[in-house]
Amino acid sequence: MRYVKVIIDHVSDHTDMLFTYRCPFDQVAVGSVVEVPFGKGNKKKKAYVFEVSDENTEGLKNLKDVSAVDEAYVIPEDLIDICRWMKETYLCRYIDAIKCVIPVGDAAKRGKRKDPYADLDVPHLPAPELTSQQQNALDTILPAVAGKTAETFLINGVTSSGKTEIYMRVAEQVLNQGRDVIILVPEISLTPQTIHRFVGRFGSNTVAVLHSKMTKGQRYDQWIRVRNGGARILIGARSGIFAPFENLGAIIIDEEHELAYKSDMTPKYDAIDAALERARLKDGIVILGSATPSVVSRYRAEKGIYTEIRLTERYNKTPLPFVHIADMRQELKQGNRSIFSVALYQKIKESLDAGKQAILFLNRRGYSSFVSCRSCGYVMKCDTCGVSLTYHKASGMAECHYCGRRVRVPSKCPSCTSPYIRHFGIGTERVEEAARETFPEAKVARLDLDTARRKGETDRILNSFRKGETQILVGTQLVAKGLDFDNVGVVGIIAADISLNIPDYRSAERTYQLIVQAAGRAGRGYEAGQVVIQTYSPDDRTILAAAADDHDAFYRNEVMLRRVTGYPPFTNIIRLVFNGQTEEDCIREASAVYDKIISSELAKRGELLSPQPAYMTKLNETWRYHVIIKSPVQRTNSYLELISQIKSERLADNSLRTTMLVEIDPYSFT
DNA sequence: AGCACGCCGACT
DNA sequence: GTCGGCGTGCTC
Repeated sequence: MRYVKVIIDHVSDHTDMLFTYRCPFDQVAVGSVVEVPFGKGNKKKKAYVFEVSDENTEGLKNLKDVSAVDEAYVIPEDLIDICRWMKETYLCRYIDAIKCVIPVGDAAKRGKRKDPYADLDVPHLPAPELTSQQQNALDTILPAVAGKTAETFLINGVTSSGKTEIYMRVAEQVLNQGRDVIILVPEISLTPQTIHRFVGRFGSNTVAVLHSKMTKGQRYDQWIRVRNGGARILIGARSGIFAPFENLGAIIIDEEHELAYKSDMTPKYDAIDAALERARLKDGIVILGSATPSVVSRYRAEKGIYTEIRLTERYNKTPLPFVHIADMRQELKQGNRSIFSVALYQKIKESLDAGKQAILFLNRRGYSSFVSCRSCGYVMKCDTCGVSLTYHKASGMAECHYCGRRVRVPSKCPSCTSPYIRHFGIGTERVEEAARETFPEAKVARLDLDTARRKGETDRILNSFRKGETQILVGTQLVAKGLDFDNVGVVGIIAADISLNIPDYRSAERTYQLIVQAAGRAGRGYEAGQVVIQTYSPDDRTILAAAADDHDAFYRNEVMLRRVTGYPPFTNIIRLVFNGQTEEDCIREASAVYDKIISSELAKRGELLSPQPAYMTKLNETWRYHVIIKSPVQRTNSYLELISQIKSERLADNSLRTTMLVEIDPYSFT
């Protein structure tokens, strides 16, 4: 008789363990999906096989029998290993990890569906000649492919230095070896152009695509297609890292600095870390590519964990833009109270006069940032989320950007009854209005989450700008990323300080990337464009480095600050979030856990931050407190073990009134 | 989490 | 007597 250890398809901490069953079915292997009787009523439950053995090694009594085998698919064994790794790394449940590696949707609902890319008619595109830098890059990477060594490469390459061609040449070699390739791109880059490039080289039979706009049925089909060897290359967003290839040989992650690679749902995995682990299991290579690599990746390259490859030559040699920093404090002193600095006003005017276009970038939507009383300082906040409300002129309402609640702006301050309650700060709507007033001859369009909500609206706005029907495009980071326009004379970064001042240790890194990306939209034709960065901190090192497009300078300064302040790459941030009905419950139980950790020998001075109200308190009528640990990377596993132990102690204690959530390197503290 | 067992109160 | 309240404890 065979014995299997399975994870029951049931979301609960109390059943988050391996259960042993006798298995009368020969074909069952690690990764098989089975049906088992479970619990007192022997209710039939789906279960996933993690271990198979010919004997009952623990001598367990009264084992039940596996009742059926699901023949639809078997999960590849390395993905079962990835589930174990996710549980250890993110302290999630097995079942949460399993949900990541199985296809979405239900096989039973399989009807007639069209593969959206099956008859994509793209002519075969021949491979172009390589530049010497590209050739050097391949000479560095291909030996690792041939030798099947799990090596990670960081391609630090300026925009249009030909990274994609390198990806394709590597993919070709890996396919020739009989192994498969995963290519991850940020969701926003999953445009038809990207897909066409790969389909044009490898053919639609070889390439599978996964992205969030596909239906569950289409995604299920693609999953099965990959699983059955019907595709050899998968291009996908974050979750594509779990594509069920049997013989994975390479994982390529483009724009590796993007936040999109970090999951925002449980388990909050990082696709880059998952890629490194998966490649390690399969002796495959990982390629991370970016023009502005993350601080963590550059540090790892510096330490020799990654092999760094630099590409400095641009394919189409468009000159870099002229960058001007506008000191908004000076502007105010000189009586300019408008949104546009003199410099930006002039550059826009010059551009429009020369028949060129302008992009105005602002990382905040809405009309203004917050509504506040000038007499007493009262600020309108969301009752349930606790964050400042944003005034939207179109609706005339103050809106919560977390929960969407809308509130009418009162005519008198609810706190001191003064009539001087106004909105302050600026948002994209305000910039749009100012652009219309200041440049009445120009057509102005706005692209942000509000205008992009309607289906097809984003494409319509971008196309009319591309065709020159609109002259000024105002937008949030939606316009900053990867969009190519030919006729942009000037890019204005309206308020570089906004992202610089958000309370997050990565704010400088994000600001650098946003500015460089936004600036990259300028001067795409034959001549250099103009960039104006408006800021109240013109001497800030991040702003200066971004203006000079000097990633080395930015990195050196930032990595030094991270070392001093104890943030990644030197530490992992472990965040314990306590959710409860009352503030007292949160404080009491967060403090209990805090005390347990601090008295554990493990915690050194300064690594543990005492319980604090989470940035967004009272979300949905619950209170949130967090304890943050800055864990030096070499001790993260010890911390995780301790927290895992605390978790099981809490599980056994039913007097507890809060839930404790663990987040590793969270991407936000809200 | 769910589900069953269990030991008390108000109904035919 | 017995129907059902939800406290407690286990799930291979």
